[in-house]
Amino acid sequence: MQALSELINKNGLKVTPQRLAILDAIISLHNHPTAENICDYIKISHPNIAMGTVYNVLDSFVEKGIIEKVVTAHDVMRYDFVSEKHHHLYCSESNRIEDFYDDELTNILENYFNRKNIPNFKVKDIKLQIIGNFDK
Amino acid sequence: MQALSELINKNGLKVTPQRLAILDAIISLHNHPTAENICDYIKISHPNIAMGTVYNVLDSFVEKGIIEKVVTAHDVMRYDFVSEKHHHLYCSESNRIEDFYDDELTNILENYFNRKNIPNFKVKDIKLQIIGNFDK
DNA sequence: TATTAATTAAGAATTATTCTTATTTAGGAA
DNA sequence: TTCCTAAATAAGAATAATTCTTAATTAATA
Repeated sequence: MQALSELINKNGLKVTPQRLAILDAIISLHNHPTAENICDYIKISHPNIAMGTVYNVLDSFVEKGIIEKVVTAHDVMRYDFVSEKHHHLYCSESNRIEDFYDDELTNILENYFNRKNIPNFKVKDIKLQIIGNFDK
Repeated sequence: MQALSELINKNGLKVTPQRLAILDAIISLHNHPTAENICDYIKISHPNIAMGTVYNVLDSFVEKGIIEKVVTAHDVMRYDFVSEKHHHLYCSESNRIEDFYDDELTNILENYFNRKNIPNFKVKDIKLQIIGNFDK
């Protein structure tokens, strides 16, 4: 929690109980939660959190690069704590999204885009969506 | 248009003026349009097209693999005609999304995931989001 | 401790998408 | 060709995620 405070503070945001709880929720849930998942999770400790606050806080965290949006083919946004570089495994049969850490892959892509020059485009980030199925 | 009819028919869908117009719109616009972009575009020739129809038709095309959803960090879904394998350049400052065709990259990824075995996961498709800026 | 700008709660408003129902139509069968 | 039926569409109501508004609260600095 101390570390979370520092992270929030370091990014020029005031440390509030709501921000701490939301950041903690994203990390603890570690399943790329939706705003609603997060709200439900922290309602236990913060019974009168407002959805608007959750969205506000999420937006400010995204803007600071503390978390990032995980896009899906469904109509809900999901959120992920920004830690080591990784990609995502998307299950095509459920809403499950898992992290996929693979340094070799990250390096391959990094090298490729360092030497590749895309005309009229400056690359800032690469994200890989690996779509498939988890074994049952 | 003849080719579009065949494509629709080949996928077991009835050929209707709306379906033809929508498919033509996606191809002609070639900018990964939203349902609304498509609706606006075809309103000229089909003044009383319903948004519900656009969504229905898009869903059925996606299901048949004729088009695919292009996910974004915004809250609108965008659509893309399925042709050759390609990736997408996302502009972080605008809503522009461009196709990125690169056989070498496609091969690298294909090879990588053919030999890589991800525990408990069967890979079906790989999508790369290349985020950055277009030169001004 | 007082001040103030930033943050939050509450709930209304918006917007993309889905759903419902009645009407129309595509395409196969007679 | 005409008829028939399941499938497709139009219209608009309903839903759900997200944003906006406003007043009250609070974190952090002076």
